[in-house]
Amino acid sequence: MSPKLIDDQRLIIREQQIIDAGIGLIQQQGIENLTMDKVVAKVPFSKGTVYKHFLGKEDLLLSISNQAITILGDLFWRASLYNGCPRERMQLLNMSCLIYAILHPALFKAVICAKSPNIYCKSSEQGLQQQEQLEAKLMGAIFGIVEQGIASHALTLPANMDMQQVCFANWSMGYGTIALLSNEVEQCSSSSGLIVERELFNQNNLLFDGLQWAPLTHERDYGAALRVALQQVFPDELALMKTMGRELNF
Amino acid sequence: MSPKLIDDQRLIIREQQIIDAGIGLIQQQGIENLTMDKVVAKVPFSKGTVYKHFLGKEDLLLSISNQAITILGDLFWRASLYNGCPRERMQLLNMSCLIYAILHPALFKAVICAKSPNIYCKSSEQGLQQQEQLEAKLMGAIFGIVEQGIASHALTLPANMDMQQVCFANWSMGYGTIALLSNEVEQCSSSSGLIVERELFNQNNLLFDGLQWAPLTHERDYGAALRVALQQVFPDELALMKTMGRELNF
DNA sequence: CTCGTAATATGACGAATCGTCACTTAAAAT
DNA sequence: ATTTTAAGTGACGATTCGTCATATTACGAG
Repeated sequence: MSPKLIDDQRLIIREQQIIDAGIGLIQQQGIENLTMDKVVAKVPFSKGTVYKHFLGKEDLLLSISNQAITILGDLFWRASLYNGCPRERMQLLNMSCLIYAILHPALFKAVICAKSPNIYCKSSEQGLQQQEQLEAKLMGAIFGIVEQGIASHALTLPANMDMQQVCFANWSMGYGTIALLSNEVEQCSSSSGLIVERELFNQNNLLFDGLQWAPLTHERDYGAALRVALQQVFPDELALMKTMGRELNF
Repeated sequence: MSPKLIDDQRLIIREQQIIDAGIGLIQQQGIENLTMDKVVAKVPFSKGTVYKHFLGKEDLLLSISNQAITILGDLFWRASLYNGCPRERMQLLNMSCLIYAILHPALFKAVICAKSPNIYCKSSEQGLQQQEQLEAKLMGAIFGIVEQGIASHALTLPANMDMQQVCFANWSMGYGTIALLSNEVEQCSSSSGLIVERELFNQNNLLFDGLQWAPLTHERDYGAALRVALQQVFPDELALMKTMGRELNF
């Protein structure tokens, strides 16, 4: 009266296997060519089992996006621990987002895809909640830096803005920049004349100057500081990018 | 030796009919439920004819997005003609983008969707080129305001940024804000505590202050100025929003 | 050790959607 | 009237999806 029991551990491992298979496929063939049949073929389970875990292609893609956000969270975390002034750390954090987009274009595209109604309308409530939580965690890293900025009196909150709003301002600016230029993120030079890392760097400075976040741009060589920080916190990632023939020019 | 000739005019009209049918469908049933069969059923042409115009669902969606951008361009244009100082005009323009997202949520979502690889990877080169052109036109309205700001000495370009970069900074900030909060654009209050029009307004001010775009935020009541401008340039749109129970609180 | 049972897994199948192509239609030329 | 050929049609095969009847497996009871 107690048949095969599947412990949660196994379920989680299996779910991860399916997600990994999906990631492999989108890296090889692009998100637009992802099909459930291909995923099933790549995994030692049947279709029914896969559909036990995910509502469908869209739901799987959301889980892939969530996985991607998790990895991004690690980069954010590392950036937030850097031993520089808060404003530098924030700039490093924003740049880490771009590094991620360059190193894992398919995963980053998955994150952007998951923001489109096509995907989130067909996803499980659970996946969407997880997405919210993971994004909250990303925001957490940003939050911490802002907090330290305020604590150290380098930053004062503007009237009628709270910390969440400041964090969101930073996040949405970076998101907009990278998302709009994501077509060109992998190349170094772009048709539009815009260079994503340069625009990101500049817009960071504009936003932070708008916030009166000390030291201001004209008081400090943030370009040099950021190069040092990058080299210290993300040496492997930069090396990997270099083997791809891609360097950050800002 | 010259059978039925179809003049270009007819082709354009028909293409528009198909796009309109698509728009009707996404407004009724959401983008995620758009199918070519439904479009064909709504239109007095056969499937073959529809496929003469569009490579497929994705290509059609890109055309819908392009149509949406065209309409948005008109709002931008109207905003850019407002009789206020350049910085006010720019704020009005950015807010017009949000008005559009509120009044035409399906169309706005189509624009965001068209940025996702799922769509643009399956679209015609022609459609993508048109998208680029239309976006350039949007940028044109922004460009004009920046130009006037510089001409009137209210704004000075920062070192190592040209006008295109400043325009892009403005655009990407607005895009990021609205895209990230687009889930909640239709409601007045949001689960996250962030109010899209308020964040947009604040971030505008931060960016412009960062640019030292005079008059600075603390020198002028931009909230009041924007309310006046909105009432003058977009009275019908505001009234329509009011009937939807949606007002702008910033 | 064997059997019964119920949780789990399977993959064949029907449904939905896609996109094409062999055929029909009709306008212009002869 | 007949031919010619661009344009249009919609039935059809192909793909992908997601489900469900059936098979399998693990474990406890006998």
